[in-house]
Amino acid sequence: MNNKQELPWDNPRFRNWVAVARACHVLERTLAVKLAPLDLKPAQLDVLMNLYRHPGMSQHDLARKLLVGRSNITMLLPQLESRGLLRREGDEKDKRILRLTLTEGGEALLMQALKVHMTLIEKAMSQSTPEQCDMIGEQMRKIYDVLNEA
Amino acid sequence: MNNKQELPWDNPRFRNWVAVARACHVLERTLAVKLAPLDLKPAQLDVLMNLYRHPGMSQHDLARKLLVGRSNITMLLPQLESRGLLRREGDEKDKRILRLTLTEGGEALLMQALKVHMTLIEKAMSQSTPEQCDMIGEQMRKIYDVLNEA
DNA sequence: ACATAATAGTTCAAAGATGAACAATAAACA
DNA sequence: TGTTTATTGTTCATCTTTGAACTATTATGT
Repeated sequence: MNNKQELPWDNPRFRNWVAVARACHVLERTLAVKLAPLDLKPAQLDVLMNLYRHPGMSQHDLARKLLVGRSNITMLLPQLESRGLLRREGDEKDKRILRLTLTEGGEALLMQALKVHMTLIEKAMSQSTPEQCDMIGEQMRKIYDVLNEA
Repeated sequence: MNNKQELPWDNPRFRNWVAVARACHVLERTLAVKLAPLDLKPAQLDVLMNLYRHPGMSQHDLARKLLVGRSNITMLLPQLESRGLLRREGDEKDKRILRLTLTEGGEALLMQALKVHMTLIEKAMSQSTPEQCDMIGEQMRKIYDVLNEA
């Protein structure tokens, strides 16, 4: 009658992507629960992880890495800074920029949180062979690139 | 010195899952932009999609399907109902339950939105072969099951 | 040098999501 | 039947996230 268009549920790409989204959602949610004892939320863990790998990052770059607005970072950081997990220091050359680094306490908490995160991911992906796992990562990186250049 | 534990970034499962999460995040965000002309958000599209496939669903069941709290549904529905996209009707037998169905307008808008969603997903997954795509979906469904039973 | 653009970070109001407490209804069971 | 327990949906306070407007600083172009 009306739907000349193929219904998405008959399309493998659609169905499979829905599965991806659902898996993501439930893992994120589970992670939040498991991180609660550390008084840390997934978004905060993302911050710590990125600062560990890229010390001296600016807030702007951090926002880009996390796919989030700059104002979000502004609201997120004071909580972590007041807990002594990270430092914000003005750049010498460019006085607009604040450079971010983890403190020792921040690193220590990160290591605990990573253990939790890692355990969860291991459990989730334990069903896949290493080859399947790598293939998934590869395809997902392609998706990220395709969507970002357009 | 301190980190006896294997750093997650060296672990394939970890790195690959991060890629999944990032791909999900960016696709969700892109979808929000593409749906804006229809004055529809991803969460609202999820509602319409589920009601299309499961007419007469209760709010409780909808919340479970969407992996969100019941109160979230309560806040979400009035916007859609007042736009004439769906109906809420009390169940005859169980007076606690409100049964949800799409209106014709709701279905029409859904079809437009699905076209947008479908196009985006096609673009994202165009890099994968059908076999790869199916395998990804299969693994993701396993992940969903593993995380939900525990 | 000077005017204009762009950039980094902040503030603020509005929208979303969450969970606990609650009212109404139904189910279980004594 | 009558009492207790579960379930459905709502309300409300709280926390996040977002985007637009703003300030301060640097880059660009003439």
